[in-house]
Amino acid sequence: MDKSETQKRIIKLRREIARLRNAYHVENAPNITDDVYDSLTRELKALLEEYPEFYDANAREHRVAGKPLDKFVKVKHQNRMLSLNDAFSYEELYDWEKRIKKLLPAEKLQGSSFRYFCEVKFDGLAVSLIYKKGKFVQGATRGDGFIGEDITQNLKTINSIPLKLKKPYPLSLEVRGEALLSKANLDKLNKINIREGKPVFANTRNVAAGSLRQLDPRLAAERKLDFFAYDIVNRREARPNALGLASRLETHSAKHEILRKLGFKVEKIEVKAENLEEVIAFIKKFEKIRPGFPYGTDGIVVSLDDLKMQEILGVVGKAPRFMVAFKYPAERVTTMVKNVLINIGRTGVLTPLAIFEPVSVAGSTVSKATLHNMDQIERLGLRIGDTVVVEKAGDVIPKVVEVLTGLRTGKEKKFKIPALCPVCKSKIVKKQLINQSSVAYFCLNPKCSAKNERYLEHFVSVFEIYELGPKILRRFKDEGFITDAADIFLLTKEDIASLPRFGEKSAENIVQEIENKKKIPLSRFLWALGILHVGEETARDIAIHFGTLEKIILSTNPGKNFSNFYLDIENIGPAVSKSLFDFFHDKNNLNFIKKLEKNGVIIEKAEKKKAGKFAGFNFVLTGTLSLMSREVAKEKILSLGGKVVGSVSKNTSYVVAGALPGSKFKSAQKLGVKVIDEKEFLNMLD
DNA sequence: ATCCCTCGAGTTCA
DNA sequence: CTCGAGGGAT
Repeated sequence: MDKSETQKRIIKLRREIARLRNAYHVENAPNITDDVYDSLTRELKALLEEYPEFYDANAREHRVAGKPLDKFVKVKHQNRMLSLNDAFSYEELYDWEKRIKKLLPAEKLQGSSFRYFCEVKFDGLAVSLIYKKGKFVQGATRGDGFIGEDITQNLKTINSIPLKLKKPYPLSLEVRGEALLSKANLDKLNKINIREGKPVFANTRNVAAGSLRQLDPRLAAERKLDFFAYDIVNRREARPNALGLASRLETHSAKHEILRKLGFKVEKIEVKAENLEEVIAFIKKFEKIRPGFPYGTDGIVVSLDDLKMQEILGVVGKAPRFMVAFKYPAERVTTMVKNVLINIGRTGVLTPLAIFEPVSVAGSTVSKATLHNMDQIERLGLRIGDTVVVEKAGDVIPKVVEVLTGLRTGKEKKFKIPALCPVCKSKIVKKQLINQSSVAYFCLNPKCSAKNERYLEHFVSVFEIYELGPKILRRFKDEGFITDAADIFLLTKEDIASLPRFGEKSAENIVQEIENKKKIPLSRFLWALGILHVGEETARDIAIHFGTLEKIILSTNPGKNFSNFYLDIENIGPAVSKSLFDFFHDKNNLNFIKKLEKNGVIIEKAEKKKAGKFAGFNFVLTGTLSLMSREVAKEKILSLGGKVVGSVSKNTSYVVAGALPGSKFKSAQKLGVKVIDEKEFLNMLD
């Protein structure tokens, strides 16, 4: 970007940020915009650092969000409520350390008093509580840091806020902490909302903020908020003798101890750290706990424990120098789409793939995401060059959620499906398979090398020949060792070992692995054939119906040309039936099957499913199973006559939840499906 | 014709 | 995990 483009980008960023802020604060839109807002603000900050001449003191990004509402009484804070600077990586923590060490006198860095303190950063609403003579007299929101709203009545409904302090207490005290809702209470609340047809809350913070802004404290009371204290502000008034201490407070960690003694709830997960390595260890430790932590959190607050050092470092702008918030990676970020590429699948389907500037999201760096098909691109309105919002579905798969059209420059390009296959140059058609309305585009060339490669990969994966990955397959193909999947079974140790970068041992392993996997049940064999619409389940249905491959082939009378041949099989309708009929009528396919058998593939007969004790039961597996692998669990269920399905519905009998279950766990709760853990599952097996 | 549920197929990163 | 599409119930 040149300078004038940067300036335009800055202006647009400001506008977009303002729009999101408005959506959040005024229209009460769900705060899915939150991370996006942060992401854009960061970009703006970075650009302004590079080009300080575009800095605009009046621009909105320099003001603290959240003006006091008119409905509530405004309160001037006795001590300004600060916000924290963020660190988004360990590197930024080290930068911070470098900065503060420069500012501290050398003698302070010696000895044992230089130490950090780490605590959980709750994702709630920061509030300030004033106590006089041990009694809670006033509570306020942060507001703009100087002036907040008096929400005393609402705060009094929170059980974990003591109305009276435990002795000994000082004459006057200001406590800072976070008002928030537990995840469990959010779920309960949302359950009720669903039942009553009301919209669900996106997160605990929205509820906390919304509840405390209710004018009627009874509404706030219903929400069952919680409060965690984390700071004592006016420690000059909190004199040692008033607190029953021998000497004055010297560290931040000591404040936590005092808060506990005064009767506040203070989070137990916290640590004193001698150096940043220990800080990072704590950050990593909590990252694992975080998903199961009962409250929403967005990071770890790291502070210099020694209060004198805090004083030396002081405050710059609206944030203290002695404290920093380490933020865990956001779940939604923004990035720029550099290009859209095309992938060709086993069926010849063309799948567009968005390539974007690598960004860190939910713990990993992503650089591409599938766009599924043309319809999806049109729905999103995506063009090459656009700034997009990216998230990770189920914390794993990157997904383009939204296009920020407000940031367009006019240079964005629309993406078109190519007329010719990018690999084999044959014509691309929007093929209607059986149904009239297919959205996908296809390369129909049966010899398309991309298609064939995908097929080989599918074949070895169904045969579970793990030693042969995509790269190796490709190499064997390029070397001329294999022309089709059947050739795999003729590979020799000598062939493989003759290639550079393959040793005797790995060649041996590959050949042995192939030998071991030659025997295959009929159902898997059918699946491996890659018949359109015939996957794992359908293949099983067919295998059980016929029993042997001969019967399947014989059943297809080559003389007749109708395709309702398989309709009497359970779960097979016109589309699959036609696909099967077409497949077994193709001479090439029949020859391929013969070749496989000639090359040593042994097809085991399918047996009728025994009616086990799981007959008629559908299982869904979620989370990480620790007592057995997913594969094993699946096999056990199948062998007892049950079924394993991929998604939860009201037909699901049991959801087996391991550690850190995903969205399936939630939908099970929503649908009232029985959730069991691994132990209960094992008990059922006996 | 229209629902809901499953299945198939393609997908990402560590 | 997502989206499209097939199968079956209504």
